[in-house]
Amino acid sequence: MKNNLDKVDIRILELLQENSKMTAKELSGRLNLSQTPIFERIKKLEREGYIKNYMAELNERRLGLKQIVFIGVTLKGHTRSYLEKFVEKVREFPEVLECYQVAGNYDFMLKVILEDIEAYQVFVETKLSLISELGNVNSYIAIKKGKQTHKLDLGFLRSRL
Amino acid sequence: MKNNLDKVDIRILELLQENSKMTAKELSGRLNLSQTPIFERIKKLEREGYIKNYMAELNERRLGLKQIVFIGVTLKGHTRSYLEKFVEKVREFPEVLECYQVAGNYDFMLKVILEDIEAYQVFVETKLSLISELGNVNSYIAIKKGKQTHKLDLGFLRSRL
DNA sequence: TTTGAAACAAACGTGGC
DNA sequence: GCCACGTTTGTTTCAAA
Repeated sequence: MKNNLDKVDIRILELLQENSKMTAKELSGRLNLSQTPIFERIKKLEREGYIKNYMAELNERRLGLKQIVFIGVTLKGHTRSYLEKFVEKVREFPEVLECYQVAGNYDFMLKVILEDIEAYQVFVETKLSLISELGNVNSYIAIKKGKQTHKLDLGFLRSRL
Repeated sequence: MKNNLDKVDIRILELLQENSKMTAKELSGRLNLSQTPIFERIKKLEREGYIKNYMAELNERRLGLKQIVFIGVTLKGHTRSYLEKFVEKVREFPEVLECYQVAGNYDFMLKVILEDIEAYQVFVETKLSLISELGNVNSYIAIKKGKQTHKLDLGFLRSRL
């Protein structure tokens, strides 16, 4: 599926990504168009799948989720069914925000979020280590956040117009 | 700062996290309250910092950002200024979505998103490897997504009410 | 803290350029 | 494609309980 976004579409995506409460009216002011085309472009962007969803971004720390851990996992075997079963089980853990099969010296890289180190210890002991396919586990405990964003940089799209 | 959220607040956060376009009216129907209390609870949740922002979640693949890479980085030295300078520089790269200082056998763990492997190669060559504090780099190239979500599981809050 | 109603603003649809 | 207006729907405030 090709992407034929123009300058205005890209700008709309950037602005809504920063603040989805921005109204069509505000957008129309900033982009020198009236509300109707803005409104229709947004609907198009939703319809064509550029916008997946609108969500409230919560403050993890404020809610008590203070510990992020990256986990490099190696499995015992590498047959298709081993890989699939591992993913299936890991998916069910709400602590796991991300799980990717990777190329490199692990089979999977996970990102989990928990209340604290103790909760991580409990998670490994009572959930992760019970997965029968599991081989080795390497933990990277976040001790300081340098950068964290969900915002995708769309600058690269502009250079292709 | 303590967190004194009740059952209704937790439910509101969960629902808005899934879909921030849900109206106060819809919420009031689901939670058996009228619009005003819902409205005021949302404002309180925003004011007290539980809700950081409202954002449009974009579809990375649809936009052409198909490659995720985790990078384990070791620096040449570990003085405070080394660590800080590295973070400062990495922050400026729009490809880098996350950067944490970690405990484990790396100093930092990064998550970057790019168009493809070639773009990753260019990123390393023209940006990452030019950071003078950089020691070793280990890449974990995502080859299959098992799970990816931004949604925090708030179930743990309920068990503490 | 809630309800219900009323004022206001935004979202959405239609017709004309 | 866009603009301008009109209707519907949601947001926000306020009196009253």
